[in-house]
Amino acid sequence: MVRGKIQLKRIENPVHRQVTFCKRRTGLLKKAKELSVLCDAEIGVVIFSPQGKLFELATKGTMEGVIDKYMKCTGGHRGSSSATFTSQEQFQPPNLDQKDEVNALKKEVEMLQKGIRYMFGGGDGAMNLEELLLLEKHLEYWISQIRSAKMEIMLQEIQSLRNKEGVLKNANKYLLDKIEENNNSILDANFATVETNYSYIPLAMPSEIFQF
Amino acid sequence: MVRGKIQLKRIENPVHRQVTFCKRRTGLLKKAKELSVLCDAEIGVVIFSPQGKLFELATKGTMEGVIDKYMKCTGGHRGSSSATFTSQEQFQPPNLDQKDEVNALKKEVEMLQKGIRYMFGGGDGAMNLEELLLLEKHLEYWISQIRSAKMEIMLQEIQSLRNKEGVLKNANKYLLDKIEENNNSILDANFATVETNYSYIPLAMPSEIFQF
DNA sequence: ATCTATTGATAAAA
DNA sequence: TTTTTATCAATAGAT
Repeated sequence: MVRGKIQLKRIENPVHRQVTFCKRRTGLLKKAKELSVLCDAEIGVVIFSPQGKLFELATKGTMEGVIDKYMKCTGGHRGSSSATFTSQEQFQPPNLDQKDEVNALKKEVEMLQKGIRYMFGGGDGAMNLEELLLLEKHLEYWISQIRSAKMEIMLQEIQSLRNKEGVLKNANKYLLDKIEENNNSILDANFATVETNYSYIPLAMPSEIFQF
Repeated sequence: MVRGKIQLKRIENPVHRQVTFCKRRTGLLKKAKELSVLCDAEIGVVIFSPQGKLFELATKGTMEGVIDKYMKCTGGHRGSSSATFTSQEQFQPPNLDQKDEVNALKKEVEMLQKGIRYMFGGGDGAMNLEELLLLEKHLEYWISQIRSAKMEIMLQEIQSLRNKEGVLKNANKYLLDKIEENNNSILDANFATVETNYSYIPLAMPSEIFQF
């Protein structure tokens, strides 16, 4: 998208194609991650390079989970087994991304477990600075999630209360009209009675007014 | 990416979230398509909206094909849902264990996070306002504890560094004195030599100076 | 890998 | 939703 619009066709130069693949792959996975976080969506992305190397991303759980969910959504007509993948299934070199992922997840698990021990053990100072920083980051993320949920509930509550307010105002207006009406009747019937007496007001009010 | 940098967190306003979901979903699928065309890659994207609605894209064939290929690459174990894959498992990709490990760890992380929510909130994930407030309070307390620990560690670090600084300054002073002393000796022995020559300096220095 | 000039994507508003 | 607009983000080409 730079220095000359791109053409939406296969890049012929293999070097350019490889570089672009690398950059755009990163960008695509980033976008997927962002969409998932921003909009609370579960997303699975699978990318096969022309050489058959696999790149994947699964937000909110595993790719297996995404596939299962997908199957359920589409009616899960599997078992075709047709596939007939007799052709090239190149050798896949040790995937560094996966190694990194394993290590990152191991660290996260360890950190979480340590954090739990730390919290429930009253804090024995077993965590080092790096671990504490990481845990703090995670907790802040969790708190932000909780605040989002809280905020949404409160906004719904506010909306609900506003609706109720409107209904009550209408009911109120209705009652006032009735009182006015009744008073007038009383005045008509008895000029000497100026004082309002609410016990005389008929309370026939449409019940649906009180349905919230 | 507009009118104010976005924050990488769930969008609280449901209307904004829905609009953003729609736009970014379109954008993501477009990017995937572009990457596929430009770099000749096979890509599958599956998106579930928070309401569980499915959006998908498969370049170069069907999603079924992508899933089959994915299974082959990861040594997919059937069993999770349908599938009943019958074709020959001629070879196993070398990273089967790693894949399993990633999934196991991901699940463990999820479990731990759920556990923490459960422990603090006493809820089941679908938490009400009171539970969320309580959880928020707990997490804030936890964070404050962590920050205290972090601060203490940092203060200790600072103190340690100050001590080291003092020791180094002393060592420095000692060395300077030695140089001075040595130069004087040299000058005494040979008035013609004015130039300093550090190789002449005897480095007999109390070793405890370097004990931090 | 890193650096920029440009194009592309998109948040907010309508 | 879709369009418009004002900005921010992604990235092609060069280094």
